[in-house]
Amino acid sequence: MARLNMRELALKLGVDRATVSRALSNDKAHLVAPATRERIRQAAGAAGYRPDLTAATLRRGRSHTVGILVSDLGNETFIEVIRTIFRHLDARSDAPSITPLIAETLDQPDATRRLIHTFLSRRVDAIISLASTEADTAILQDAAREVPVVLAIRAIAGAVFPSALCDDRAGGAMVATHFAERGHKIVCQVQGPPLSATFKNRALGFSEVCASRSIVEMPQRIFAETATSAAGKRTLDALLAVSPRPTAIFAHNDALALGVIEAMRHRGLRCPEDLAIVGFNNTQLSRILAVPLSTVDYPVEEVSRHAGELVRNLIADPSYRFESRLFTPSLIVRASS
Amino acid sequence: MARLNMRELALKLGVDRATVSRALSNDKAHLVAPATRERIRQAAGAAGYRPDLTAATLRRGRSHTVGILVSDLGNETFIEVIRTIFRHLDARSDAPSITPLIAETLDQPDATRRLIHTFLSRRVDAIISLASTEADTAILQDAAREVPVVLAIRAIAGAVFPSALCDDRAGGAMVATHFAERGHKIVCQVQGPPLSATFKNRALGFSEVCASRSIVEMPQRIFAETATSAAGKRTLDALLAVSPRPTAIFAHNDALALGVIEAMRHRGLRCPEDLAIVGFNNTQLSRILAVPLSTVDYPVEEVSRHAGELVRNLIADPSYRFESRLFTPSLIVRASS
DNA sequence: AACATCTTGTCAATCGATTGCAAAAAGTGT
DNA sequence: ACACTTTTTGCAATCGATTGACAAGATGTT
Repeated sequence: MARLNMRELALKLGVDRATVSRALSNDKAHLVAPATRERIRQAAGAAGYRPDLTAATLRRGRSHTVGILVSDLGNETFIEVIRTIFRHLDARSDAPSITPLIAETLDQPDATRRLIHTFLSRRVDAIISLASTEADTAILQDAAREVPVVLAIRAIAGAVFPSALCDDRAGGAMVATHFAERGHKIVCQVQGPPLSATFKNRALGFSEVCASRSIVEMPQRIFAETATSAAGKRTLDALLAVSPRPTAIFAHNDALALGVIEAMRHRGLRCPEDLAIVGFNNTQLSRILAVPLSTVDYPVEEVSRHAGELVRNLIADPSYRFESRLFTPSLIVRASS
Repeated sequence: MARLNMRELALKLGVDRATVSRALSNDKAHLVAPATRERIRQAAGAAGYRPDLTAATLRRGRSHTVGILVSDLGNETFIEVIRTIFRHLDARSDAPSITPLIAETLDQPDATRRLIHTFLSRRVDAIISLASTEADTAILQDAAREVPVVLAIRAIAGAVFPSALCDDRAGGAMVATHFAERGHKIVCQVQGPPLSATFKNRALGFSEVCASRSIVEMPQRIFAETATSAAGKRTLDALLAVSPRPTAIFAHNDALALGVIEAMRHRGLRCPEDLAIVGFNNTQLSRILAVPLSTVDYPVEEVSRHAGELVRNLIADPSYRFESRLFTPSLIVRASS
């Protein structure tokens, strides 16, 4: 039942464990005779030898592990970004592959703190947070003194971290401009919880354009408790309660938009005739709806690639002069608006 | 920049590292005087000492880590099961908390093999697979000789693993019975890829009841390339091409069902008047639709709890006489059927 | 006072791989 | 054959926490 370890393997081959170690790692290939090297690799493969990475981590001080904080594992965009980041991290065949440690915070600061401590105890080489809220500033700064911390998707106001973000404000502005061009005079936002910068920025960008184009937001703004379709559905009553009624709605993400749409259908309202809707994220869902949803395409690829690069460079050299970037999303107009 | 380790902490306090270790763990075999213990804990807290878990793992041979294989991180039900399993694993305050290592297989056997090797190299205490396909049998059995392997959600035919499953066959049967009771004579299944036992069993249960109730399946069966709404949407043409037309559809999950529904709307068909639909999983989505979706509720809580228990017991005692269980789902009839 | 018992703490080995240093082996040029 | 570089291998320390064995001190019993 005991695992085969390097010592035994070396013994079996009549060489030193040091030689085995060097034969199996690529970077020091030239340090071991090609013949020996091949013999050792063969034997290791045949015997099913698998190095103990906890031991290697302890010795090297590098775990080839990156901790990822995500607020909600059910969010398609987050998941897509995580996938893409790791595709980029793994694509470098020169570097050893990196194992992600994924943890869900549910936007609870206590959970976040605990999870970060776990990450550090497990000696991650870096932390990527897709879940940052203002409340996490201190703990993230703490962590950053030990390992590189990279922010993706969500920024933290007033704190400087290497980051890869979407220009949510521009996204919000695009939607407002679109509404203006279609002649809407009265509009409304269904906003996600203002816990993270994301929704605040979308709201801001939208409102700025509305103001400059003298479009009225009415009711001023509606907050969904969570950025889910269930919460979105519940907002319709509030939306329709005011007079004059808005003719177009900017839902801060596609799930909220779907909620509103279904609530409308339930009442016999038609989209876009009675109420135009634009979402955010360009999820799978937005494409398959019978009335395809207009939405803002999230620059998943760019954000992920940059986040991956930041992480890779910062791990290689903690004093790397990083550049935080903001990627511009793009409006996709479909039938719903 | 160097982390504080136990040796330094002990030095600072004028005690041995062994004492520190025992003071911080709840070692029962060996006692530490309450006063010392408190003093050490205070100091450790104040100094921000965080034990290095890779070192502890190496020494103990236990990582307090469990590897989770999931085929698709975008699947709400899988995610919910993962969350619930870990809620159960963490709930035991007696045991130290367990860190999940989550990995996505996308149902590719090569990826699965690689990921399992990574898990073992990182010395997980157990593996939970929610992603098992027939192709993974060998590698899973291999892994099982090293650590406990628990199957959840998906079984593997002809292989015995401790498992916590949903009785998909019963679920399929429920839907067929429901259709029979509503007087449907011609029905159809939109089946997910028959890669995993899940969809095969749903199909089987459904077909058995149809046969016994002399309900016709027509067209015989339709396979979506993936269990997503986009794929579901694409199946409608095939569904409507036959004559006589089916009057009710069993979609193997809610995403497929949504795809079909949206395709129907697009064509001006009404649900349930023109075509009744039942999905599977009882996802968030099914509840918020304007025509709420009839669906089969997945026994997430039971499956997760049992999977968690299996893992916990098997880690504690690898020779634990486990019991695999099959949990019965329940039909939820809503407006779509 | 002598002895057993129980607490509390220290010592040192250990988990398995990596790596600086030095020794051995092989290769090169004269 | 000799002095030399270069390549290949071995030795042993090391990463940080845990734990069995043991010692010193405290407490109790007769």
